[in-house]
Amino acid sequence: MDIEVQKRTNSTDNQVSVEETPPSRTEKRAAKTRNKLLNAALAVFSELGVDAATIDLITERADLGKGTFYRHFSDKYDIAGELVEQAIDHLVGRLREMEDDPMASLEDVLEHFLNAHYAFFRHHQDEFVLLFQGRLLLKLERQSTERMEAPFAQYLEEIEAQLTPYLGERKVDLVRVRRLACAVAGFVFGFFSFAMIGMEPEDIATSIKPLRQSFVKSLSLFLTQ
Amino acid sequence: MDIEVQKRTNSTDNQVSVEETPPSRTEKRAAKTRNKLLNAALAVFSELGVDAATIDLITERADLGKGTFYRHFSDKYDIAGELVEQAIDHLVGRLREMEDDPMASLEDVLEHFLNAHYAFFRHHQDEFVLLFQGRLLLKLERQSTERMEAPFAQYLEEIEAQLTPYLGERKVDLVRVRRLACAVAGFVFGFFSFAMIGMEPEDIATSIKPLRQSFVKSLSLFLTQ
Amino acid sequence: MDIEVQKRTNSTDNQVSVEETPPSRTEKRAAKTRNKLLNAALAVFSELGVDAATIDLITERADLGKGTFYRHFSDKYDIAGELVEQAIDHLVGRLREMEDDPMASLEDVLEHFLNAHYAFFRHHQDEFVLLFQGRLLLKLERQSTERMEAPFAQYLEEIEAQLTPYLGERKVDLVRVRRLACAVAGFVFGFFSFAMIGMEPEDIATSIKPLRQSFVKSLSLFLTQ
Amino acid sequence: MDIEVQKRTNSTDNQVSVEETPPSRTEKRAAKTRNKLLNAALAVFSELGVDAATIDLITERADLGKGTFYRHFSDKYDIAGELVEQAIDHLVGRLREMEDDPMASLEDVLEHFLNAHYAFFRHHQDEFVLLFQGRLLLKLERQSTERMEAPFAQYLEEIEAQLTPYLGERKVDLVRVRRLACAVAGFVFGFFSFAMIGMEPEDIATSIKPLRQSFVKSLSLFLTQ
DNA sequence: CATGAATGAGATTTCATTCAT
DNA sequence: AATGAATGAAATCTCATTCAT
Repeated sequence: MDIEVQKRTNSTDNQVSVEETPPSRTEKRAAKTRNKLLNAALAVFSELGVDAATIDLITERADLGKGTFYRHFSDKYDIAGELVEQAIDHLVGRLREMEDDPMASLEDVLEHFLNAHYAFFRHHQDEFVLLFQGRLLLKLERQSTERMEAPFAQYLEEIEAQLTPYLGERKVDLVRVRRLACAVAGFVFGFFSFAMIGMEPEDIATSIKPLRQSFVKSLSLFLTQ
Repeated sequence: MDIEVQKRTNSTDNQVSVEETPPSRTEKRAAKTRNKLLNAALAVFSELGVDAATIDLITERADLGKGTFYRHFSDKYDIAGELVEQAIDHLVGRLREMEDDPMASLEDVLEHFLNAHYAFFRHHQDEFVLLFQGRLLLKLERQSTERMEAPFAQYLEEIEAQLTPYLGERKVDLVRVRRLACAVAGFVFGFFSFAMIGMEPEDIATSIKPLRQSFVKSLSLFLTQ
Repeated sequence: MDIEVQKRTNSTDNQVSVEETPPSRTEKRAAKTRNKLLNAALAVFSELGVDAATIDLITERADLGKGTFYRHFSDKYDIAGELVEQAIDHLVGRLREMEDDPMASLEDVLEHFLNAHYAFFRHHQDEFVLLFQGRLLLKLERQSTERMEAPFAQYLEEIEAQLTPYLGERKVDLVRVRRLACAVAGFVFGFFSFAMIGMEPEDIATSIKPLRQSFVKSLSLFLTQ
Repeated sequence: MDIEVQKRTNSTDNQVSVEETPPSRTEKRAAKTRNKLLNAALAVFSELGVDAATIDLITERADLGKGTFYRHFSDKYDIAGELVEQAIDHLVGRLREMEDDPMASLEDVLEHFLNAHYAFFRHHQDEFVLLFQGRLLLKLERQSTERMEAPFAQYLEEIEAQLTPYLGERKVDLVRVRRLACAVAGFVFGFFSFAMIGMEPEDIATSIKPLRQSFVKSLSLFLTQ
């Protein structure tokens, strides 16, 4: 019934088979369709917001039948969840690019963070907007927001993971790191969000630079004080 | 129907008041109803988000008939706009509290900003969430968001107004001030938003303090450099 | 939200008020609408069956808007449940007509039963068909059929109540009475159902008579043996 | 559309057999698939009812592709029709078991009928439920129920055929026999249907016995009077 | 023969809005 | 001014059916 269900086919041969079952033609077609839907949905969500979007708009944009949507996703929030996960993966991917550079100073890492976020904001604006909207699912009543919450938590954890080494010998203070992560994430997302009201895209680009310097300095100060 | 009679009743009023006719009983009742609606809507919006909220939910919570809603507001977004304006007024009010203190240093002002935001976040959480949602209506397609956009612009302007005096004799650099305003607003809103994922309320309270110091320092640095 | 919710209005005055709150104009209108829907649904259900019926068909027949349906009932099965209860009430009402006649013999009562069922079949054919369909909801998986089951149980109980006095001094044998009730109900419903295949309406009318005699005799025999 | 193509396939068969070509491998496979579908459908229909059943549910249960269904049956009602025919065949088969016993009395035959129905109810409960549902397709509006109607007519005819010899020398009164058939069928189906509400399976088993005696007596009386 | 992804007609359901009282 | 029953446009969702592989 659900397409994502993995075929357990070659489970019968417990031989060397590592290949994970090569996708059949049909499976490939399905995957393509699924991607068309994801792309269309991302576009629609970032233009209109998740709530205002309709299945019709999505499938129309994907040039697919309405029923096809329901073969692949159970509803609007299902596909939105998938997109948020995807976007967070992209963002975390960028954050990791510099990981494991043993020569990097704390300031280098912080600067890298801001750069990575900025690059993400520039090159995946749709995903940025979606993430920001996802954050908006910030409702006091926690409902079934779990699906949405998890990726963000993962994102904060990534930031923490990279910052922890710089905490020095002192006992790792979890709360302190979390604060830092929130500060970074909050600053970046918040800044871009407000920047979209008051500035032209080019101004945003040039604005981020000087702010970055002082922000890096203050965070660094905070962390090591 | 019988209410119009009251208006006439009012004319018997032997007061001199020529201009600002004091609110009649009817008017007072209407104002009360209007407030019930505003309060109910704020609660519903912050719980479910503006899009997921329904008129039914609002009037039910206000314990009023559905038709009554339309007597006071034209639709959901009308009342939301009113609430956003109200919330921004609250926030700006707090920001202004220290205004016109000629002795205040830049760092004092910045610190006051962060304090004011924090107090607002603590004591008007519903309004904070609503504002954040408003910001989240961050859609690429700018639609009739004007009503929503305006209060935020006003808010940025207030920040700018307070910071401008500290720019020194150099030519007022509008873009620089705007950057600063975005940085402040973005940091605060963003931080609280992410903090809500990763921390307990008490932790948020204690977290903001040390961050504030370094943030103030870095902003101050940035501004005067 | 739900219309059926009783106004608890005069609960404040615990005085003589027995009147049950006289229905307001609005309430009367709502009740009328509700009845229009019930009538339309009964017609549609008996013509097409509950499953094949659509909300559209019902509201169209009732000459009402589609949304109106949902003000009064939560879905098709809700209104069907209400109709089944109503029909069982009618049928039980007929069964009770002779109740409390102390002179009646067992055979009189049994004969009365068959007459009552026949009259019900003749004069409330729609309801008969609906009840029969309800019985057909006979699915092995007992789901939320409770709503449907209950009225039928009530019906069997009514039959049992009337037969119990004739059990004589011997210990009341619950199973025996239940058997009898099922036999009566099954015979009547089943007979009419099959009769609809093989006979013209007039033939059914004349057929029931001789069968009734022998059936009454045999049931009476069974009960007292 | 239908499998009639198979006939040609058979021609590859190098046997001389001109008439009754033995089933080829392909035919056997097809027959097996068809049976899997019939079994699955029977289970689903009796659990959910014919209307609530979906092709998906059936093919899933049969562990077959959805397209396969359409190779064998034209739609849900097609396969339901086939199942009803099958079930009636089973039931009629049981009815015939005692046929042609020249020594049997009318009461013997009637008793045999009730036994046969009871055995069918016990051992083919799914089919019983399906038949009962079929009977429930009792809608005032006679539609294309023909396919469904026919097997039931056949069933009544079988009953009539067995009873006719006992009508004595008097002119065969068709209506009288039909009445009888309806009485038998209605009683049995109706009784079991209601019994399913009010009794445990074991009680049903023991209940049918004493009822049978009096019912046989009364029917016999009616028939010969 | 078998498959299951894709389809879209049609059913269900929600909810903003009107309007008579 | 307040009400809430009625409405229907628009959204969601289901499922029988087709068709390329």
